[in-house]
Amino acid sequence: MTADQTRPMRRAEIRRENEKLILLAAEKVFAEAGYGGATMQIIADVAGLPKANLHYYFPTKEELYRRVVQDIFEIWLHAADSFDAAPGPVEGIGAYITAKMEISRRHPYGSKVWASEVMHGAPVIQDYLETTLRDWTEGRIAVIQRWINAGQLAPIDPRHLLYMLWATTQHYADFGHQIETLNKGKPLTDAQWKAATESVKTIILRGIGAL
Amino acid sequence: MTADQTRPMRRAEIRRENEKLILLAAEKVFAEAGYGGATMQIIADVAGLPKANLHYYFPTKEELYRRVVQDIFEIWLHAADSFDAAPGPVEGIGAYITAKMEISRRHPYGSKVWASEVMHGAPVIQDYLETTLRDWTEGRIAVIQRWINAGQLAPIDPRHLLYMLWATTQHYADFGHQIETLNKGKPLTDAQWKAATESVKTIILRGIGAL
DNA sequence: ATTTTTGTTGACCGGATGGTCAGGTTATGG
DNA sequence: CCATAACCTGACCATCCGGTCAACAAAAAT
Repeated sequence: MTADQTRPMRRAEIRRENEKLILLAAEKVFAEAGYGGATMQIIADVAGLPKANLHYYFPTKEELYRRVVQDIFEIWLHAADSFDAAPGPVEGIGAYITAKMEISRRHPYGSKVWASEVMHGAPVIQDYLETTLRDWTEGRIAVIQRWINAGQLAPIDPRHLLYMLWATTQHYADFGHQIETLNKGKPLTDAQWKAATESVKTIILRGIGAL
Repeated sequence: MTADQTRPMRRAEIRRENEKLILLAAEKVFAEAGYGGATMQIIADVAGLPKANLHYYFPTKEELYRRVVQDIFEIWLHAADSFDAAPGPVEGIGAYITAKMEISRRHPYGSKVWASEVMHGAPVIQDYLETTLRDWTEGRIAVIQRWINAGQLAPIDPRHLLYMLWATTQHYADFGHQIETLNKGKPLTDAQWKAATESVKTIILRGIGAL
């Protein structure tokens, strides 16, 4: 019976690992229970750590929540990379839909936390909405408007197109439970996710006269 | 100085009025704070009643919440009346979009409570999802499929069309705060709501080949 | 080897929250 | 007018939750 071979962890390593563990657990619990319904004790249990340890890394529940929301916002924004540097609307918007559907599938908890945050009046990321998101939105609107002016799109309102893109893609995460229930109680399969993405793409791209 | 002329209220009247008052306050508070974040005290304050009075009409917080969610579900379903008895997809789906956008505008709190309930796994209305909603959905899918077979619609997946209708319309309520922020911090005007409804209608109806 | 810094944790605390209850007031039926 | 039933509410209670802390363990620095 050999002794435990695990070498002592480095400090930085411990920090990184535990923070990751806590943030992952927090994302899940906040998504499933809401901010008010989530308790530090439950998050600690999910993370497999004593509650006091959570407060060592994140002083308060609010600060922990803030980190979770900020991390999600990053992912949210980075999905926009697909939008840029696209030759035309079919590629740009198509890629954006693909990226956002992928996020809905890979980060359903994050999407729900984000939705919850916004629904409750964005108490912690209001400033981001007014700065980063607003700038981002104006930028995309300009791109879409250029496509319209070039005759590549029907003369729709770019703003409402963006809302529709957000709504339809995030719906598959935020209302995933409802969709699963209507799918005989089973999660969507790979093929069904692909079909969903194609449906969204087809209807929207045709709807804006890009096809 | 004449005496107070208000005639004594009838019992039934009192009940109806107070329940309405409480349910309205509860809807608002649950929407803004979530189930866990809402407190009976705050709901009581908003309703303008002592907390103990709430417990007289609704024994527990959970039961009060249940009533709020059920009431919303009713409204949700009744919007479907627009769908039926329509000669074709343009009228049927068009009217449905109009009805749901109207609901998003008139009952933003209700929509948020509903979204929250589903996001948290539908703890109180799971049975409704599996029965009433499932039946309703199957019925509409059949109608849409008939339109497709008749060549009135492109061959899209009716299920994903429904999801898109729900997502896009409810987005204007659930993410109303975000939309308002992106609208220079001001609520949408009458004209903007009309434009939003038209945008959604145009893109979707063209997207499914109904125009 | 010793000290110092960083990480770990059970036990504890004050405040808030859902819910109760006893004693009141007001309508209604006889 | 009386009795009963429905309605109202301030005060109270048990529980739970976020957060603290003191004492300890492990790694790093000296």
